[in-house]
Amino acid sequence: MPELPEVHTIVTDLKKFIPGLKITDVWTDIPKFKKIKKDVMGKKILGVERRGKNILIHLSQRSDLKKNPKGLILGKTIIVHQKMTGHLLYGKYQKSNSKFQKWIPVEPEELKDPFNRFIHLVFSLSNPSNSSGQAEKHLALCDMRKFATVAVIPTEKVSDKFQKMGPEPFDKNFNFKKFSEIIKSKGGKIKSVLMDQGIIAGIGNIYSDEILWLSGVHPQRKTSGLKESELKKIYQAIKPVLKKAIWARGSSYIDYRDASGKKGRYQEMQKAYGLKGQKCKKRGCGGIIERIIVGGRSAHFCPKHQIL
DNA sequence: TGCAGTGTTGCTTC
DNA sequence: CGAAGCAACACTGC
Repeated sequence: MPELPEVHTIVTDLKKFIPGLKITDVWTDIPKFKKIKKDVMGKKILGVERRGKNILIHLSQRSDLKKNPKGLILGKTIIVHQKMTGHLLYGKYQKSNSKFQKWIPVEPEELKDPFNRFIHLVFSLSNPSNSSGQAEKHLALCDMRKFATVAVIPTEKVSDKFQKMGPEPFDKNFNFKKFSEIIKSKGGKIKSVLMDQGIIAGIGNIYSDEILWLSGVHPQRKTSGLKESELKKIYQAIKPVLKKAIWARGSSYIDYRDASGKKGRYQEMQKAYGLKGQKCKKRGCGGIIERIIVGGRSAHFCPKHQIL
């Protein structure tokens, strides 16, 4: 579900909503999330960031600082990876009256979308300046397949955690020289290499297909055999494809939803992914999009203008 | 009905 | 070393 454009959209939305709010409760029905509560209770949200496909939520220092006068006590960071079907949703929820105490969305209306049910983790957030404790909001992780991961680590360890992750496509230092250097450092098929988070951060199955369609490079081409001109075309396709997808607020080809539960629109603009059997959208091309398996993932390409 | 397929990643196996 | 297979899980579509 979430690749760089989708995660970017969620993070920019959350940046508007949650900094300054305090975590007043944590609920979950999945054992692997049970330990989160004690690390985050009472902490204030300082900011939200994206690294690759990860959402980083930075928290204040311990609220019981006075009880721990010794040593340096630093803040924590919640790291959310949505994997395939995770949604991170911000809104107002309430517990149902049923004995299962299911969480149900109150607002906004989009949270009632069927793809937004499967709620497995809920952070209760309240505004510290509002002493009534009312108008409480929630940050909910909804995930049909339960693949999503949530880790809480000391903020100072965040850079270690992403030590082995490749550069961000929009980083100033990500230029053609750097790109060709890291691509050539890894053997194998270009599609798999583009999707390797240790090479470049944030590109997944949809956008690797879209980038290669635009560059006119076959997904199974070996990186070692790519000409300089082809590498350049791939490099020059990455930012425009991701930028357009960010502009469209991500692809809801399947079930992606933004932080308010709304769909993106990039699926309407896709050129390759999911378009098997359809006429290639490249002007005057006339190819028919094929679907093959590359590195165990489905790859979509035009056999006429992406030649092996 | 049943099984292949789904945007991710990491671990195991060969 | 790399490549391939598979597991985590639940649902959709052919």
